[in-house]
Amino acid sequence: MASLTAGNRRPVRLADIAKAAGVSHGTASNVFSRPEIVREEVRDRVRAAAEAMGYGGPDPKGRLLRAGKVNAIGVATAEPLSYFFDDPFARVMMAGISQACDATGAGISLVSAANNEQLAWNIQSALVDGFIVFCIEGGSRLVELARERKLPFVALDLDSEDGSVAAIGVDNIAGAGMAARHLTDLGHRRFAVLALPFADDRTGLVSAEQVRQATYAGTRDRLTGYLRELSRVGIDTSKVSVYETANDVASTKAGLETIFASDAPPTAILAMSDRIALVALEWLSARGLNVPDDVSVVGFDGVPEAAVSEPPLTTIAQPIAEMGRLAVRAILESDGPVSRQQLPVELIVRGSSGPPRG
Amino acid sequence: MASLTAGNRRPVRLADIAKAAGVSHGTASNVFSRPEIVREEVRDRVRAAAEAMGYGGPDPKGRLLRAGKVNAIGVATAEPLSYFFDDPFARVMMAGISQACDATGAGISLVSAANNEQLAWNIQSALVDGFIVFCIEGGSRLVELARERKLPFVALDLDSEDGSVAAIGVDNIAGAGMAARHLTDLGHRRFAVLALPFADDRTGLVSAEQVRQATYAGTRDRLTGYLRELSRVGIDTSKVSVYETANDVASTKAGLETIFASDAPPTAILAMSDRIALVALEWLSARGLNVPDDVSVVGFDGVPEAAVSEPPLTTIAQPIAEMGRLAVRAILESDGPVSRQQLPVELIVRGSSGPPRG
DNA sequence: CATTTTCGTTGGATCGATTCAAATTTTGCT
DNA sequence: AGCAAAATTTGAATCGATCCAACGAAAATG
Repeated sequence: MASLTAGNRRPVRLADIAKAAGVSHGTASNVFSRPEIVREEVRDRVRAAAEAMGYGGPDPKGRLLRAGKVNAIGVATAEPLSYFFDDPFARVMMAGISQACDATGAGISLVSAANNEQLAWNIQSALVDGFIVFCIEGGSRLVELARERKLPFVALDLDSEDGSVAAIGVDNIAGAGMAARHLTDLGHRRFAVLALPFADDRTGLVSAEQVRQATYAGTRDRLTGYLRELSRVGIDTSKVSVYETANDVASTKAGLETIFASDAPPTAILAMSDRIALVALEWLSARGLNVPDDVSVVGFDGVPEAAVSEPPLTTIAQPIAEMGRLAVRAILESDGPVSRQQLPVELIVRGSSGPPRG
Repeated sequence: MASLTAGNRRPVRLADIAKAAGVSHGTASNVFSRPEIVREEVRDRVRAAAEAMGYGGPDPKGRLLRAGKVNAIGVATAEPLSYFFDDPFARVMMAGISQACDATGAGISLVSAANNEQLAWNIQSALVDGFIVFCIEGGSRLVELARERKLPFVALDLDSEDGSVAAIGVDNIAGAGMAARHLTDLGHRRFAVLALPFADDRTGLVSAEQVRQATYAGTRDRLTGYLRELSRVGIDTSKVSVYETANDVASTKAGLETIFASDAPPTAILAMSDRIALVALEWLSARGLNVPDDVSVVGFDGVPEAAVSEPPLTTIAQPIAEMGRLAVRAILESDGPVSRQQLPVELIVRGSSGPPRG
């Protein structure tokens, strides 16, 4: 049978049933939005007319224009839509966002697009009261687009130096420092870093110059945190390999190959995301290296998967869900000054880190 | 700093900048929607005015009303919003939906609500071109609400006998039959069933009478499929315990306790969802029972987690993502007859099933 | 019975854009 | 210059509701 929603077309508006019921459109509107102020007899007549004509209730499109508020927040990313359901970090974040939205009755609109033009259009035409912007790759462009909409928006996990952007994030330098400190305390002296992207579309060992020109301040800050802590115990940080990955399996494995091709391989790996760290765990195990006896690994993020890996991953946990909740609140109550917030991170020690051999 | 989106208020409309630039609103509109038909000089003038007045581009609220199409589909469920990001089945489904939406540039609006009133309102006021309804608990109410909107909608995983509802699902009877058949072929003769809900807010062993009065036809069909196949090999199905769970950890464990309290415990468990099956695996292992030597377990759904459990789970895989994709297409091309579709299921044999001991 | 109140209803204004036929200006050609 | 064709611009109509001041009728009050 056909989609059964369509008699033919549906040009049946509130005005139509008002006419059919012999009342003004004002009254007809009241029947639906404030039935208590309409006389019962009239109310029933209008409802009967609506029923008879197959009226589906006041069209939100019309209401919206008058009301002004959509009661939904947009969550935007430059990744494909499925990112929200696949990526562990995104999922925890979305859970936090969901919770805050549920509490206030707001809806969630997922906004994304593969190509840039589509993305621009989608952001420009999203029916939302504000945006939460997921800043992964292409973050700055997203922020730019969101800002153009002149709607409240909050950037998540972005450490742009642009102070005019409201952002919720963590202290990457301090967090990375905690990770490095944990490993130096255990006695490690030979390190390698598996980094998130410093710039778009590039992977491989990075030079100091490339770090200086990083597009992604968050990545740079984490590296700063690592290296600062390492130099405190006298390690020559110029000898620490920093391999830039795309936060995916392939580039991470390539990085590990590179790093372990050295004749003085590291005893400890600092991974800038749990995702990278988990790939490393797998790669090391396949390679026959024991974690943590041969190599220690410390991640960053604190996604749930990190707790159940083999071995469980030591990591710097961000309050991911809380960040999501805060972002929603910042948008819905976007009257007061929201500005940038930094939430605390926490070192969670699990099985993937231990003293170096010997 | 303040939310920086608000100079004060934003009463700056297209008409305002039209006036400022000294053109009609028709022309001003064209500058944004079809810039190529406006003379360059005028175009620049209007754009300059927009820039100067802090105009954020044509408000989609206004455009929407005129255009009629929202270009977004709503995904509705009676669970809290976080369900979409937590539940493995939902996540795979959403991945399929995402993919189809990405391909067509449509957005996704998540619609849900804890309490029923809020849910009704949210559905009535959702700005979408159609609904995909996740029919878990409270499915019939959801379908009812969606239907009242008179928008195209598709029910997922619903086996209501109501033929007037467009639905996409699988042949539950046949699928369950395959699961049972697999186990009887292996030689099993003592079974227990861990069922999904037959009705709301109830768990425990179910009677034939309760099955007959089931609210959820899908659950009933799966049970029918199981039992029919079992009786084919001469098993007295009246002796098979059927424990109704809430598809969560607590009720599943309670069911297992009950089932294994018997003096003739089953050698095989038919679980109506992978989620239930995975809990069973864990419980059995904690109880010191070996899977599959002591007890075989077969799930239903084919979620990714089932492939990596210990042991990997034998299950009846539904084409979950494909169902999501089809649902989106059914809504976006809701001209032709969509009606109900049944997709094939597949038995995937993994480590959780084997011949009974002895 | 005259006068307030109260209750329900009406219809115009408004939300912010897009569309399109008609009016106007430019351009192209002879 | 004169005129047709092409390119731009205009302004009214429309999308589908909600809001609200004003109004008429019924009920309460003096």
